[in-house]
Amino acid sequence: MYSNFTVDCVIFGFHEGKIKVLLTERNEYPFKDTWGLPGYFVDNDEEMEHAVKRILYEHTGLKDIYLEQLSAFAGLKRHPSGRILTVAYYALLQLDHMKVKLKPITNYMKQARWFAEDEIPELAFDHGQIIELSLAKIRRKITYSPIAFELLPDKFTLTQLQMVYEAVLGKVLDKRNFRKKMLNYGFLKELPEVQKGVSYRAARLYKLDKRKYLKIFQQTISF
Amino acid sequence: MYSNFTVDCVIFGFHEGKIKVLLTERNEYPFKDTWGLPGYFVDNDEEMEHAVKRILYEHTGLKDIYLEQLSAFAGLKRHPSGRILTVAYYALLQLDHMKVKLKPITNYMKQARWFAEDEIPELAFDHGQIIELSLAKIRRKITYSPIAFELLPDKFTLTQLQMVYEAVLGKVLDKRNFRKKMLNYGFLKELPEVQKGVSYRAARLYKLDKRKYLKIFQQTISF
DNA sequence: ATATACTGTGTATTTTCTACACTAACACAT
DNA sequence: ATGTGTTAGTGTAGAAAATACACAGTATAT
Repeated sequence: MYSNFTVDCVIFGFHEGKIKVLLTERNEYPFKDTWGLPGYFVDNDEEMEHAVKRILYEHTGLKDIYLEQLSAFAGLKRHPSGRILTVAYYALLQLDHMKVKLKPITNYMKQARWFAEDEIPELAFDHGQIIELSLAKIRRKITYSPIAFELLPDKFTLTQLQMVYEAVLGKVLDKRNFRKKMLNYGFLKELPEVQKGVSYRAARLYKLDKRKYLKIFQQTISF
Repeated sequence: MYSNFTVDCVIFGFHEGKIKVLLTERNEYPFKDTWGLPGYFVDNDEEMEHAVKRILYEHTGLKDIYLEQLSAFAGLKRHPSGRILTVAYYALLQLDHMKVKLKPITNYMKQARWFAEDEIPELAFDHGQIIELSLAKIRRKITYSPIAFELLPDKFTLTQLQMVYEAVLGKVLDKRNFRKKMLNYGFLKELPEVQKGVSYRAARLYKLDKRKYLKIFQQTISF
């Protein structure tokens, strides 16, 4: 049995230098055939975060995705048939895995697709506003927390990392200063491997040293 | 008629060098006679934020209080009689006005009182956890947003301002560096007045120049 | 007049941030 | 083997911001 509130999820991925959002075409009223955020009613005996993970899995086939609650939305007019409270989450995932399968296995949606920020159509409910707020949130958050790594595969190049920052912040960064700063933090482990499949000089691969990163991150938090 | 969810409010004030939280002694089951956060069911035809403002007014007699949503809490076990979702807000108010009347005018609570961080008793529901999260939130927020002013009267001394920062951050700051930094921002207006009622040299009063502060604040946001 | 308690101020040092441009390496085509 | 295209990878100097640190001045109370 369903509870009386829903969860909605803003799923961010990073692809071809751009931040993308996963949207679904609804197959249920209201807003049937309109694009919107993946989301649904939470089961009555189900923890809210479990519901979000379930929806994420149904849409992407992925588990263990970075997840944060954004905010609750409960406007009287957000749902045509009376107020339905929704708790919005945002998720960051490593799209480059490309294990992400976009065949929806639920019957309340018709299809799912990735949209770049500037391609997003008119959305159902207040979902447009929710995405705006999520973007504002990660733009702020990336400046004090290393969420960029959640958007990249385990092994990445410094240029890829910089591209994530540039895509989220919406501005270009100085290459030398960026590398200097990132390497100075000391939480990047240089791997004995380089990029493959590029038709030019392959770049060094790095991975995140989670221990060191948590140490530094916690210091930053408590400043 | 009531909706099926509640709002709870962490009301922060600043008094005698400490951050205080306003708690109420419940007069309703569950957790009758236990201290908890001010909060109640949202009316069916009432906007959520309106309900928070109503509760704030009922408890403090104040309107136009700084208010932000913290998070929604919906744990299956947070309420003994089944899941009740609550949306938690935090509020910052200028306690030194001391117009704050603590006679509750509702019948679902017995009394209200200010508690310093280290005096907070065991609380009803998950309210202890909610306060923890609110504190973490304002500790972070004060580093990038001038919320300190919300806790002070319109006219304040630089020492008072510093004391707010020290109370929130939980560490002592260097007086000269603090003043230098604050005055450099340029959003403080020096008043032709000094403190009154002190038995030593009276300090200069300042007030916030909201226009300049918003300009600088927005720049900071978009960095 | 004297004690008390807080206000208000400057400088030198270290650290962090910013601006800026070229050579090296590799893949591929010829 | 050579050349072309494309990105990788690197250092330094100047500016700005953060930090550490101590004492004389002023209002009040007795």
